[in-house]
Amino acid sequence: MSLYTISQASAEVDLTPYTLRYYEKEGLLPGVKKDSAGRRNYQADDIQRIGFIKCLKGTGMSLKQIKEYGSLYAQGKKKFEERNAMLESHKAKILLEIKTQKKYLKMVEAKIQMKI
Amino acid sequence: MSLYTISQASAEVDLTPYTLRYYEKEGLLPGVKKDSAGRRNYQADDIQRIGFIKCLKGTGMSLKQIKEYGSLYAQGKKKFEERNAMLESHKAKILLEIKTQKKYLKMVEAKIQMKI
DNA sequence: CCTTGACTTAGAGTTAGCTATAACTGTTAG
DNA sequence: CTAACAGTTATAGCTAACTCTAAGTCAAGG
Repeated sequence: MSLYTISQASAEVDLTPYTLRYYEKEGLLPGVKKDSAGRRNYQADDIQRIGFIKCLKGTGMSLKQIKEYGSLYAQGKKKFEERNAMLESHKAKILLEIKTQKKYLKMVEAKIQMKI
Repeated sequence: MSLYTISQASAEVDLTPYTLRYYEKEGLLPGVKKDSAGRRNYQADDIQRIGFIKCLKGTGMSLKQIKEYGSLYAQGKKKFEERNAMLESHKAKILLEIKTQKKYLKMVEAKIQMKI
């Protein structure tokens, strides 16, 4: 039942234990279980959640917004619309970002090509 | 000859005057001309340089590294190899980043598709 | 001449996101 | 039994990249 200690979770998701505790303190990981000695026990769905947090963060969403998304998620079906709108607008942002990165890639390639 | 005041340059490159002065102070913009009253006059090539700085920064290069690149650039042909290596490795980084963004995009799309 | 406004400088303050420290506690190997 | 170890909390410190403030300068319009 107790799947991961903090150091195992840390290794699994490639974030330091500091960061995991920090995320929890910031409200991004509500409901992480603790054992009788007060030590964190990460479950499979915590790991999954962290994976999605990394996805959102890696695409430029702030921790504050991720927390907001999480709280909408916690409120279930009644907040589905709002939550989905958030994801849709984030998706648009990612698409734009990819486009920008491609433009910048071309600029760097051009600079390399110059050979000066 | 005096092409842009700081506020005109600011509008042109979409960075605040604060940021332009900060970049200069940090050594990213050496040789910006000043008029008799000590006010900055940005030339066309300063604007171009800022454009490339934005490109490097927008693809995740730190100001410190950008400054380093700039100083290699200033040393001309003898540092060409080093400078180009920097750009090549940065290019690889951008390619990887685009790949990651695409992966994350898929994750977000999948989450949207779930409709839960 | 006087005010206005855009500029100057040095340096302080802010924000995000960690990262580390100190002091402590419970588990385990010898 | 005890020493080492892996965890805990609260809180302080750090870095990057701005962002702003204060006090002052200068050129131009009325």
